[in-house]
Amino acid sequence: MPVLADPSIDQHGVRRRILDSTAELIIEHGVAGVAQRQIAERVGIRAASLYHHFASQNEIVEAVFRRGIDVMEHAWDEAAERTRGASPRTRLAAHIRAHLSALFDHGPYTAAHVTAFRTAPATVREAVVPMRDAYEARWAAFLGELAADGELADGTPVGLSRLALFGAMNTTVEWFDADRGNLDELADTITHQFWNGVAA
Amino acid sequence: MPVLADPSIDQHGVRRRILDSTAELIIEHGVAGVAQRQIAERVGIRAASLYHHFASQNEIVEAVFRRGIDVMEHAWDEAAERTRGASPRTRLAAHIRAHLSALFDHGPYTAAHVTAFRTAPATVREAVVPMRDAYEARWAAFLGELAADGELADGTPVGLSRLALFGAMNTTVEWFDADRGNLDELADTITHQFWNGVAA
DNA sequence: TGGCGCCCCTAACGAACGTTCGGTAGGGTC
DNA sequence: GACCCTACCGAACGTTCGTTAGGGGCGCCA
Repeated sequence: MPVLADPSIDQHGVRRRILDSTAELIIEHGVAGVAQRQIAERVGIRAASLYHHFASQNEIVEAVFRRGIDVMEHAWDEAAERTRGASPRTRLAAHIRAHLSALFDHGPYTAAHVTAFRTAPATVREAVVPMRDAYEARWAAFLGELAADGELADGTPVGLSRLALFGAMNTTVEWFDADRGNLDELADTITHQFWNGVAA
Repeated sequence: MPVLADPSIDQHGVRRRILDSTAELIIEHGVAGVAQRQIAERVGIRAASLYHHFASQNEIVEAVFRRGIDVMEHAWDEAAERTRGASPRTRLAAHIRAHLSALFDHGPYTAAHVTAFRTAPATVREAVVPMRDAYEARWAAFLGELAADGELADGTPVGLSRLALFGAMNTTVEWFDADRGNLDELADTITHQFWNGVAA
């Protein structure tokens, strides 16, 4: 098994560049549309050489998803720590901004995950789903806490509301251009819309 | 070119069943994950026979997307007619319900379109994009009209709000189970959240 | 009854796929 | 100088891909 035991041993950054290229290709063409020879070409090696770093193509895809979730969780933690003790609305805004940061500021991994996870092979999905659930559980706990504290309107279906918010945030990758748009503004808009709605 | 000149000439429904199966497979595996032999197997014919009904695989995919957009537009028209003269909030609710109806009540076409369009081959995307834009323009005009009438809060970024609403609606296909959940409730929740927000 | 068009078939094509294999250049260790 | 390990290579494997060529059965109309 020619897999590196410790991922940190990657002196030339090839393993990392394989993951980068794969994540970009997943965003463009979906999981099934990614070919090893394409990945290898972007990295500057041959397809056979991928097997020095990973045991199979599915393992590369799985590593991309794992990293994508990892990025989201780190962004969550950083936002939670930064806004500890702040108002509910401030904390919510920070977590929305953090999620968008994961999508646009920290590489293509999170975007690859949220856009392509659903169509990935079953084996890959099953291996990743516990990590996914853990991240969603943080959101569920946070919003549940807000509801318990009376910060949400009576009768708000917290589960559905959370999924609608996820939908609004995750589909930004389909149209938002991080190079031209303002990510702070985007986060503020989504936060305000989720919190107050659009009605006059 | 063994393509039927008139799509309505499809007495045995094979053409329609090809589109059905393709749309389902697109939802499951993405555009690049669909193989002609899988489509044919679901229909009960051989892969080569697909070429009696379509000139190429891309043409099948394009037809699926076109039908998906067609379904959305018909749902829009029906909702518009039914709520002509009603209150803004009632009309909005009807259009949201209609969009969800297109996603869940009228075959897999719209769901296939909204989940897979982005990763389709460029030639397919370019052929379909005018239809897409026309549908989005209806929403943009409707929401712009609401803003002009003072129904939306001052400073509401109509374009961004529309895209966030699209995201919330379209990602329901990833988690909502039409057989178990209540589509009316879902539509009400999304409408209320878009209009009023979740805050107490 | 003969022919014709619709609908589907079998067979096969070249290309691309993921993967495996044996090998080698270069650097570090004893 | 012998040995090993890392990182990569070219070549090839068997399979699956989209697509094409050619043919046959069946219903309809002359």
